[in-house]
Amino acid sequence: MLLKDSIYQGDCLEILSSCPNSFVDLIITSPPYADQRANSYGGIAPDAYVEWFLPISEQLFRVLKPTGTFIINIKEKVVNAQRHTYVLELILAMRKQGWLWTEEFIWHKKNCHPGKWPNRFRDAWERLLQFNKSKQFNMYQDSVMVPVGDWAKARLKNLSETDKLRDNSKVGSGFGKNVSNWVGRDKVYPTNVLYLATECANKAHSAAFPIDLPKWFINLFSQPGDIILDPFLGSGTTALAAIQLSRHYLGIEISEQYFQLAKSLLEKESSQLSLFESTI
Amino acid sequence: MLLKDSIYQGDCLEILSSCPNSFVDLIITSPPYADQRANSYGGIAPDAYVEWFLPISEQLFRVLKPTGTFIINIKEKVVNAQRHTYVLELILAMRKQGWLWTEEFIWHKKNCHPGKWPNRFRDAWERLLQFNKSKQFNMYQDSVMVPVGDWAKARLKNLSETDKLRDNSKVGSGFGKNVSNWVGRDKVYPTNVLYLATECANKAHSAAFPIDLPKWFINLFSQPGDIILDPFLGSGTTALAAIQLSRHYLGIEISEQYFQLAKSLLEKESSQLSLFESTI
DNA sequence: GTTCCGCATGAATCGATAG
DNA sequence: ACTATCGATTCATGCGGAA
Repeated sequence: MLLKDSIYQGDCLEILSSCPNSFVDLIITSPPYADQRANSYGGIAPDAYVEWFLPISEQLFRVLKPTGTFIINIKEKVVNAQRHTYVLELILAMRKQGWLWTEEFIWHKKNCHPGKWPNRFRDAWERLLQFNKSKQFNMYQDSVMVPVGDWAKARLKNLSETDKLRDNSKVGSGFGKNVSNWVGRDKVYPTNVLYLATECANKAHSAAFPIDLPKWFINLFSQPGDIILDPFLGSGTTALAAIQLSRHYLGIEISEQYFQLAKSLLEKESSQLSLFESTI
Repeated sequence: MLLKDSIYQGDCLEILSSCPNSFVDLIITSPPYADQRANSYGGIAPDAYVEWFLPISEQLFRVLKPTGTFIINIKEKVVNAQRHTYVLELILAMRKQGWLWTEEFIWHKKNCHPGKWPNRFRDAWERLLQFNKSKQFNMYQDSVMVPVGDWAKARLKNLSETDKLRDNSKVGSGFGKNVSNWVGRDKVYPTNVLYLATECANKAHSAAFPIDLPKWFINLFSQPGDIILDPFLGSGTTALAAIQLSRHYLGIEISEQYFQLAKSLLEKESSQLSLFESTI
C-alpha cells in the first residue's frame, strides 16, 4: 500500500503493483524518451519503446480514477533522417488498452536546443497527450483562465519590432479586429498550445520540463486535496507543483541520484511551506 | 499532358494521371478534412479517410522529383469526444508507400477560432507533415532565416569584440569562417514551429491557410523557376504564393465554385504582375 | 544597488571515422 | 555492411562577477 505525499525509489511497474485501483486523480509524467537517460533506464531502443511502455500504461489505467486524466509528455526522435513512429504507434496501442485519446496539447518551447543540420531545423515543440478512461472526466476550465490583461500584454509583446519581422505577419492590421472580440471580458480561456521556456540547464536544479507545465494541468484537471501521480518523477517537478497547489502527490523514480535530488527538493519545499503557514 | 502555370477543374486522381513522372519540385496542399467541404468531396468519413487518400498520395509520389518535398497540412477532427486516429494511420500507411516521414512542422495559430466546449479548449495548431522520396532532398535554409531574438539586442552589443577574441583563440585555419558567421549577425535559423495568424488574404471564402504558409515552404524547398503543385487548390493560395515568388504552379480543384474563384484571383495577380513588369 | 557582460550548458542531429 | 563513438554546429537562458 502506497502512502500519500511520498516518493518511492524503484521500478515503477513493481511499485505501481502495490497501488490500489482507482486511487489517483491525475497522472502527469514525462517518461524517458527513446535512447535518452540511458544510465537509469538502459536507453530504450525506439523500436522497442511501445512494448516497453504498454505494461506501465496498463497499470496506470488501473490506478487512475474513472474521472481522472493521464497527461504524457513525449516526442519522437529522429532515426535515420526520419521521425520515428513509436509515438504514433503508442497512441494506437494505448487505445486498444481502453484509453481514450482525448486531446493532443502542444508545448511550444521558447528556447529549444540549438543546432544546425542540412535537412532540418531545430525542434521547438513536444507533444502533451491527454488520455482518459471515460468521456466524463473532471475538467476545471475556469482555473486556468488567462486574464485579458496578460493576454493583451502577451500579444502586444508579439508586436515588438523583432517579432513583427520574425513572424512576417500582418497582425498589426488584423489585431484590432480580433481584440474587439475580447474587449470587456475579464478573462479568456487558453488554447491547446502552451508557449513556455524550458528550464535552463545551469539553474540550480534543472528539470526536464518547467514547473508551470505540471501546474497548468494540475489546475485544469484536479482540485485541492486530489492525488497527483508521476511514475517517472525525475527531479520531482510534478510533486513540487502538487505541493504548491495543495494537492497530494505520489512519485516513483528508478534512479538513485534523481530520487535523492527529488527528496531533498521536496523536503525543502515542505519545510518552507510549514514555516510560511506557522507565521500566518 | 499538363501545362505549367495552369489550373485544372476536376478530380485530382484523374488529372494527375496525365502528369509525367518526376515532374514537380514541391507539393503543398491542404486536403479536405474529414467530413468537411461535404458538398465538393462528398464528405469523406473519418474511418474512410486513409483509404481515400492513399491512391492520391501514390500519384503524388510518382509526379514528385526525387529531390522534391511534399507538405501536407492536416489536423484530425474530434469524433465522439476523442481525437480521431486517421492522421496517425495515414502517416504509417504513406511510409509503406515509400514516403519518408522527414519532419512534422507545427502551425501555431496566432488567432484561432473562438469557442467553448465543456471538455476541451480551442484548437490553436495544425500539423504540417513533411514527406520526401529520398534523404537527399533540396532545402534552402538561408531563404527563411529570421531576425535574432530580443535577447541579442540587449546583450550582444559588443558581439564583434567577443567574436574576434573567440576566433583568435582558435587555430588560424578556421579564420574567417567563424567571424563571418557571427560578426554583425542579426539572423538565425527558424524552428519547426510556425507562429502565424490565421488571417487569409482574400476573405471571400474560409478554410484556406494564410499565404505566408505556402510562401515559407516554397522559399524553403524550391528555387525560382521550379514547379509547385497543389492538388486541392481551393481558392488558389498556393498558386498565388508561387506566382509572387517567381515559381511555376500547377493546381487542381474539383469544385466549380472554388475553381472559378481561384481562376479570377490568379488572373488578377498575373495582370498586376505583368503591369508591374511593363513599367520597369 | 542596478545594470551589464562573460560563460557554461542543454530530452539534438549529422557526417565522418573507427572497429 | 553495420554499429559505435566523436566533433561540429547552434542559440536562449540564468548565474555570478564586474562596472
